Amino acid sequence: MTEKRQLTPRGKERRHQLMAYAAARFAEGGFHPTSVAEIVSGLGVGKGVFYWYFDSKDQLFLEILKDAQQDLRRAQQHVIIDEPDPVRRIELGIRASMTWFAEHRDLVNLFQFAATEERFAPLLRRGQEVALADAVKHVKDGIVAGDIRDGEPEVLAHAILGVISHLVRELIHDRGESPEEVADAAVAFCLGGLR
Amino acid sequence: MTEKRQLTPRGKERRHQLMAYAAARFAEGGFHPTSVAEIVSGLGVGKGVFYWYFDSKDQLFLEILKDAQQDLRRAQQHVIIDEPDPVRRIELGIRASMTWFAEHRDLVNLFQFAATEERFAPLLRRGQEVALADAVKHVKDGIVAGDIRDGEPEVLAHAILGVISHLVRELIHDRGESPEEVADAAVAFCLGGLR
DNA sequence: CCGATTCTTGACCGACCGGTCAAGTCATCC
DNA sequence: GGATGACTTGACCGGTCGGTCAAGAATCGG
Repeated sequence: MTEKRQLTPRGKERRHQLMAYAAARFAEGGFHPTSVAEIVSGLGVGKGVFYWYFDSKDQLFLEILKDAQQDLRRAQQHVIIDEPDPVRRIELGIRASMTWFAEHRDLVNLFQFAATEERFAPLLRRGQEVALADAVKHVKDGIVAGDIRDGEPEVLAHAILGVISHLVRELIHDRGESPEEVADAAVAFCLGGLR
Repeated sequence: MTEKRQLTPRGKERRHQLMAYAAARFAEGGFHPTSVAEIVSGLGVGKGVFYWYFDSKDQLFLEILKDAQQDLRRAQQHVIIDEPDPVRRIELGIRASMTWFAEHRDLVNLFQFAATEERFAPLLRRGQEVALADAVKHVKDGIVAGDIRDGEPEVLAHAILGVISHLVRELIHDRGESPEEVADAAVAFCLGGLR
C-alpha cells in the first residue's frame, strides 16, 4: 500500500470492513493491546490483507480518525447551514454532535486515546481547532447581536465543547442515555452560561 | 513486591521517585510506548529496582492514578470545608481543581489515557463518581436554596465537570494559561448555566 | 565483626508484536 | 485460454517487551 493504489469496488469494501472492525476493536480493547494479528484473524483473513490496504497500524488509526472527524463536521455543518441566528446555530450544533456520537460510540474512546499519544494528537488537534473556530464564530456573532454576554469567545467556545464531550462520554457513551434528552440539558446549560 | 513489604524511609523515597518519574514519562510518551527499561535507565538504576517496589507496570500505573485522585479530592475538600453556601462551594471546587491540575499537568494525560483501557477505567470511574457525588450534593443544596434552577442535578454536575476537565486540558495543560483566569471564566460560565 | 534484612544489579527468558514476502488464487478483458 | 493485475495467504523475521532471578552491595541492630 505504498503510495495510492488502484482499488476495485471489492477492494474498497474490504478497506471499509477493516477500518470498521479495527475501530471497534481499538475502542473495546485499546489501540496498543489490539494486535494486527487479532484484527485479521477476527475477520478471518490473512495478515497480508491488512498490509495490502494500509502501510502500518498507525496509518490505519490515523485514517479512522480523519474519516471520523470529517464525518462529524459534515453532520454539524449540514444542520446549521440554513440557520441565521447564532445562538440557534450553537444549539443545533450541540444537538447534531450528540446524535452523531450516539451513532458512533466507538469513536468516543478513539478520540480520547488519540489525545494521549504525540503521533496522533496533532491530527486530533487540527480537527478540534476547526470545531473551535466554528463555535468561536457563532459566539462572536452572538455577542455582536447582544444575545451573549461579553467575554472571551475562545474560552466560552471551549466551555461548550467541554460540556458536549463530557456529557457524550459519561451519559451517552457509558450510560447509553438518549441523545435528545442529554442535548436538551446541554443546551440549557450552555445557553445559560453564555447569557 | 508480592504482598505488602516493609519499606525503610530510603525505600519509600525510591518508590516516590519511581512513581513521579514514571508518571512524567507516561504523560510525555504514553503508557504503552514507555517501557520499564526506559524508566529505570532514565533513573540510572537496574530493572530489578522497579520490580522490587512494584508487582508490574500495570500496578504502578494504578497506584499513580489512585494517589492522584486522592490528592485532588483532598485539595477540593480542604478548600470548601468551611463554606456553607452551596453555590460558593461549587465555585471554590472549580478553582481548587484548576490550580491543582495546573500544578500536576502530567496527570491530565494519565487520566485521559486511563479512561481508554478497560483495566484502568474502573479505578478512574470510581474516583469520578466520588467527584460527581460531591458536585451533585452541592447542586441539590443550591436548588433547595433557590439559587439554582430546577433540573436534573446529575446532568448539571456532569456539565460542570465537563467544563473543568476540558478547560484544564485545552487552556491550562496545552496552552499554559493561568489557572486563576481560566477559573474565572469557568465559574462565570457554570454559574450562568446553573441559574 | 556478624548475621539478617533491605535493596540493587543486569544478563537472561519466553512471548508476542509489527511488518515482509514468495507464492498462489481470482476476476477480468482481449 | 492466456495474460494481466488485483487480491490473499501464512510462515517467517528481527526486535522489543514485561518480567525473573542468582548473585552481590549496603545498612543496621546486637
